Amino acid sequence: MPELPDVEAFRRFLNRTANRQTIEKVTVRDELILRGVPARRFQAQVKEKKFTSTLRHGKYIFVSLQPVESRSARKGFLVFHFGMTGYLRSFSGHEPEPEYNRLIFHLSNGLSIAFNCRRRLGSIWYTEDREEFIARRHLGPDALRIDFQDFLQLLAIKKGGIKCVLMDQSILSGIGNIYADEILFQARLHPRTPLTAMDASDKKNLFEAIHSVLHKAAALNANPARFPRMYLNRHRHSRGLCPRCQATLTTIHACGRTAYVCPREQLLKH
DNA sequence: AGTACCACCTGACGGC
DNA sequence: TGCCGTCAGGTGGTAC
Repeated sequence: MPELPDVEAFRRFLNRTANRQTIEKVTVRDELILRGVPARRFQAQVKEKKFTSTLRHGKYIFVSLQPVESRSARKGFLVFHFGMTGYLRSFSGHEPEPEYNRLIFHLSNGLSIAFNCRRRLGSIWYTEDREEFIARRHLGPDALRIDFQDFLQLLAIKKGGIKCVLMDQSILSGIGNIYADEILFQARLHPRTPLTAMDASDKKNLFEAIHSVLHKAAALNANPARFPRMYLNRHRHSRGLCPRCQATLTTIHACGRTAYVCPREQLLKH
């Protein structure tokens, strides 16, 4: 699930439920999510700190943490990455808990925030230097915060197939397989189109598709049921039809992932 | 440099 | 019913 629009929805969810709250206790059900950091150390790093603001960079969320009591405690950031199956839920402790809650933050308002991750590919970190974290993970600029001129500069240093470029988090941060397909469909570009074959209007269309698709999906809380009928996503399954021309969608492999394309409108340029 | 492939993980689904 | 292969919206490393 979690690409940029989904992660943006999680960020807003955190703002609604956890803003200004203090982390009173952290339950670590699955230490694997902490990627080598012992549960004790992680708990010590975040306990008795207050959620202040949130910032999303690509598919990552950074939550600012402020120490509440101790003068010696440091400011820092909780970092969430959701892998393929991660999401956040709040609960108050009375209802039965869902399966696969890997980590639970117990807050001062009585709510608990669970990091649920069936496939355990998601991660949670604590860092005191957000920019260093972003640099160390080689994350490019956020896909929704880049302007057209900078976007053209990024494309200028690459040569490969466009879908690979869109999904490369070190170039542009936030786009995964599903939204790459949607963006390329809206821009009427074949996933394997080499950057060298794209003219100025292709690049303009692509930039506009990135913005319109990601903005729209985020505004709809990344809920595909609410996506426009003209979106590929609603038809992205075997035997699905192109919502514009009704051709049967085909699948190809590009950049190691399955891509859905309209065989009539997304033609390969060389 | 660009792409494919595997590993990390777990579960769903279809075929036999 | 049960077993098996395949696939799934994440990333990172390696190998052509």
